[in-house]
Amino acid sequence: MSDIDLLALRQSSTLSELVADKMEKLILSGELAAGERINEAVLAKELGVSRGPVREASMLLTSRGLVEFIAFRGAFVRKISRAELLEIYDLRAVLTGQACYLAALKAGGDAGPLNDLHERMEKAADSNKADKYYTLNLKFHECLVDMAGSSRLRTMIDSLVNEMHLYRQVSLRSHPDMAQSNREHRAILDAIIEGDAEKARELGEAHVRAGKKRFEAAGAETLVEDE
Amino acid sequence: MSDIDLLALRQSSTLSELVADKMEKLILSGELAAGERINEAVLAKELGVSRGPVREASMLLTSRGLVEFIAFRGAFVRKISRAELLEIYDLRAVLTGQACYLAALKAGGDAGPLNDLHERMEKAADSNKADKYYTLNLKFHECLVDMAGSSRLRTMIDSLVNEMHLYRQVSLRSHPDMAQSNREHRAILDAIIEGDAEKARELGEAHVRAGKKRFEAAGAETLVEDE
DNA sequence: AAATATTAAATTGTTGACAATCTTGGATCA
DNA sequence: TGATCCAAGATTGTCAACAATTTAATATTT
Repeated sequence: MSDIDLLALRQSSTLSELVADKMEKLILSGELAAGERINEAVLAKELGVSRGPVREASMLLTSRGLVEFIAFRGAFVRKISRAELLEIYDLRAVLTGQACYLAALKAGGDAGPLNDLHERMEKAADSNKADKYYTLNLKFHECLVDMAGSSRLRTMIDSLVNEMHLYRQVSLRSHPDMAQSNREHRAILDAIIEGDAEKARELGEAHVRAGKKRFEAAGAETLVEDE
Repeated sequence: MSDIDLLALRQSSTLSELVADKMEKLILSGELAAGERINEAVLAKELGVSRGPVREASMLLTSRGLVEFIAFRGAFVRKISRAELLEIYDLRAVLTGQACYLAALKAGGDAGPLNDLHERMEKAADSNKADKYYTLNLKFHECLVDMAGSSRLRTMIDSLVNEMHLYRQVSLRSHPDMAQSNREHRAILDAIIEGDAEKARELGEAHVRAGKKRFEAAGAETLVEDE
């Protein structure tokens, strides 16, 4: 585990934020496993800071959906059950719909970097590069939300995406049908360029719901079980 | 400003949480005004605690949408512009729609306390008691979200409702057309009892959008302006 | 006089020590 | 043997002092 000082050169940023960023990486990479308790003293020592910033960072991550606080028992890396994951899909669907709606309103015919991203995903899908597609897919959705121009919406969706990553870590990386997924992206993109906001909403919502179905279908095979 | 010790009898709750609750009241009542900086030392002294809990409470309120942190400058009570308020209405609309959808799925024909609340609102509307209607309306929506049974959805909507209250405090209490608003409640209620989830979503979403329009219409008269 | 640089005051950020609470392991008792 | 109680250890919560940064007030320069 690398020391926090490596990042400390970033200015006008508080130690707590640096620690939070570091912890977010540790959590999303699985080094801090879902359900695990975060020992303030131990982590503080490892990062070379005192307990204060670790505590504050934990609280920051709470609002990002990655950590859960229990009084006098400590901070725990959140654990997402299958039922919760499905619930999150639904919330993400309606919020993504709203993002597409706003993006279509504000785009003014210009899809920005979305076109480029879509093309690169097309290539990744053709050559069956799932990891590449996964990364680009994240960027595509991020870009979509940015175009919507609502920091509130961004925070909410980011939080949901974070939580999704807590479900069995990499399990989401397996993308059953990249070609189909990207066709849906194309349709959203077209609606945004046309400026048809209501259509963009419908397509965005449906796209996430389709993702949910793809996940459910894949999950049925492997028969994973949760509490 | 009353002392924190009055609340301290609550067990298994940390000081930070007590302070957060107290601060939430101070903010929503306007004693801590929107945009104002929260002086940690001053507030800590007033509440009879040290700066630590006040800091942690501020962070808690950040995730509830009531406070904004700026590094080395402190915690500020959030200030919501008219544009943001309208944006929040839209987000609340889609999330309320989702809440109604889930409520209809899980209700199983039983609307719980919603019926009673609706009746009482009817009376309040008839006798033109806006304050009473306002309070019951909050409860109705709260109950709706509870029935949906998603803590995540609850947190998100609560946060948005909190933020709405930061817009000129009481301005939202003026309810232009209680009778119409309550007719919409009735329709939602019926859809939930019928178990028609998709219809409940539509009506719930439309209800909040109608509220937005009612607000915009009222606002047009008074000509309030924002940055 | 206006703009800029400088210094002092106020405020937030961080730390280490101490208090309160929970957890664990062993002793006691039925 | 099993359950319950108690004490010791580990861990979180709170505090007060100190460091870092920002804000303001003042002096300086043009």
